[in-house]
Amino acid sequence: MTGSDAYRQRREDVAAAVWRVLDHAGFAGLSMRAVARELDATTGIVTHYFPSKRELTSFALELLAQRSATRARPATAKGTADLRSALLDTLPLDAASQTSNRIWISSWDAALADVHHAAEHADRYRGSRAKVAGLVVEFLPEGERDDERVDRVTETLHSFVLGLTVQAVLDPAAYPPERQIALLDGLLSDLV
Amino acid sequence: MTGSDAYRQRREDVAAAVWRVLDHAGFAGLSMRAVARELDATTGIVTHYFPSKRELTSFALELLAQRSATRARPATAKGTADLRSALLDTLPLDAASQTSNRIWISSWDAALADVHHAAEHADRYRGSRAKVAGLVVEFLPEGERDDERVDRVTETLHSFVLGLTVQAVLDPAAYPPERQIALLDGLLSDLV
DNA sequence: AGCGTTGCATAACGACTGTTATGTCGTCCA
DNA sequence: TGGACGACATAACAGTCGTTATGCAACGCT
Repeated sequence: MTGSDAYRQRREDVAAAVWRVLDHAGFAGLSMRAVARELDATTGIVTHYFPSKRELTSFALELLAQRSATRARPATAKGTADLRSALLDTLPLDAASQTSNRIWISSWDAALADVHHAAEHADRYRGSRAKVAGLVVEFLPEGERDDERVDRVTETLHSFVLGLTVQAVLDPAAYPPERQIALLDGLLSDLV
Repeated sequence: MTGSDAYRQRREDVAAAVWRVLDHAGFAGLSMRAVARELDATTGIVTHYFPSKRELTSFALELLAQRSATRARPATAKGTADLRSALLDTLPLDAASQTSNRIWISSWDAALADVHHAAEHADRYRGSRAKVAGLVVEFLPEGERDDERVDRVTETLHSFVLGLTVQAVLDPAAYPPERQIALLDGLLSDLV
């Protein structure tokens, strides 16, 4: 059956190969054969687990989103998730995060040409904003927690982090991790 | 000669066709034949004016950057370029700006897989930041014009506008022009 | 013990890719 | 008035693309 553990595991192996191809060749270099080559296998395996390229990329991106969302928060021994560490988690501060952000940026070209992918992206960003909004409520002083203020701060921070991510991925030398952190901390303190 | 007016004009016609293809098909849908079709011509004309696809895309993107930089600032009858209107000019507030921003976002996939394009992008963003920095100096109150503060505000605003642009292009319904303007104005007032 | 099903490999399909070669007009120049 | 040259069109090249069909070995079930 399609729910078998081995089956699901193999689909995730293929998805991981997709990530590796996207990381060093982008969507423009993503082909069934390239994925198979990355797996040291033939295209038969790819078509066996995915009926089409669109389903393959959809699955790989969705799995990447899940993995990024549930991966263990590294430092921040505090236990409680605060706004700052949640935002830091999305920035490309280490190699793994650099890779996944690189993949997202590459995927936008496909998303803009394909309504199916575009809708998935919009949903993901809406969910991401909702998560940030919950933390912004705790972040703002008690007197400023009206909905409008919360929404505005949330979207401002979300846009800022996204834009910073794009620049850090496109030009890593100009945005080393310390610089990214300093800019985020500066903005957070300016917003209260 | 390669400097003839007609020659240059024809190269710009081809570049404009590239923009149109990118706008509705992205880099993934950009082929020599698609550009020719957009021109109601054959691939002969494309290869006649550009020796390779890379040179074609480089030229088209560079011309787009120049056009965007020198296009007449619309409203703002004030005459003097201030920070707010400079940032508004880069946001996808109208159809034309939506199109060009869409093209830039699509181009990142190609840029990340191609060092040549990546370097051109990094240069462009550095230049854009430098232009913003000059306006930030006038924007900040006199007491806060130290280099560090100016740089931080510049990069913060630059990242914010870039991230907002990405979201507005990927999900226009969530970010109508009024919302983009409100978010920018909110951030500008929070930064002083 | 036989048999269907799973998990691949291999090969081929037509379509499309960037690039190159060749042909054919018209225009300008001597 | 011929002849080079620019501006294309046409066609072909070898390669890659996503997808489909077929083959085959191993394994589980009855």
